[in-house]
Amino acid sequence: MTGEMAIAVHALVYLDMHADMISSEVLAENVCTNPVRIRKVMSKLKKAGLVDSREGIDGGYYLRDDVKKIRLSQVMEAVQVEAVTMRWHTGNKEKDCMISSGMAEVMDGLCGELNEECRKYLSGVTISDIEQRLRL
Amino acid sequence: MTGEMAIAVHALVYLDMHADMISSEVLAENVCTNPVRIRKVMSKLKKAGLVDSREGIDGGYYLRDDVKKIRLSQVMEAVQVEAVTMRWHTGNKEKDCMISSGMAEVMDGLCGELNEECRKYLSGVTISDIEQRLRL
DNA sequence: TTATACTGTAATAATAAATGTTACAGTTAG
DNA sequence: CTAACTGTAACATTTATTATTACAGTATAA
Repeated sequence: MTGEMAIAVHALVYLDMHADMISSEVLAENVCTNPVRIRKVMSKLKKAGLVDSREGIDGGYYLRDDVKKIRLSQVMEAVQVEAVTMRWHTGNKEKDCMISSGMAEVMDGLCGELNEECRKYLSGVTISDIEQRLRL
Repeated sequence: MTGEMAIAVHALVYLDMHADMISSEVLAENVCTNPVRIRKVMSKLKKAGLVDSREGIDGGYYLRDDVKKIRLSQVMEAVQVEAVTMRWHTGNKEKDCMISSGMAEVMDGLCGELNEECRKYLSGVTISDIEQRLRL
């Protein structure tokens, strides 16, 4: 799971707990990264309809939806991040060996199934659940 | 999920489908990587009791357990790989802000829960299930 | 109408993680 | 005692992720 997911969740919690318009610079300071990265993530959240933004002076980001309704599975989808990835594959499709030629696809399929399990689990966790966990 | 998991599964399937002693060089050729990496992974599988090895001439690796009994959750544990990882953290523990100081731990906790979901799922998949998938 | 403080995004640099290579000590069979 | 292995450490290379720089576009207010 890439850092963009963590940034998205962090930013959504921050926006909910502050209510006014928040700039990428303020978010970057709290998240501990640079404003450009924040803007890239927020841009995806905006495209997914979870937040809105205003350009220009006193601009920034603000929540669109009630945070209780935002599920982490939606956030994952918005930032286009997969929980389980396989960036390296074994074997070789061209080889005349059932194992070597087929293993990559089988492992990719398995990762897909794991991702679906994660998606299901994350659909049961909302941003306000995360806020609750922060308070404990 | 790192490539070591894929190598481990690939090698276990290969060993099961060949029955005799297999060298790291032969495995590396089929997996498409180098023998040293294979040996590192096999060494972990050996420590976990899933395979055994013989050094010296005509040495190599062979299965210890019936492949039908080997569950992918065991393989994961043997190679010490987690399905879901978070290598980058948002916020800063030292900050005087509940969100910034607590988010890293909350996200780590969430990853732990996702890993547990994956572990449960993988405990329902054996090496011989993977062989079955290869045949289709 | 112009200066200022933002977002949006592309291009590039730096860093971190994963994979590959080289080297060599230890083991076993013949 | 030689050949063909495993086991492991040290180091090099590659790839993925994160950070920086730069600048066009936009809203606000003086």
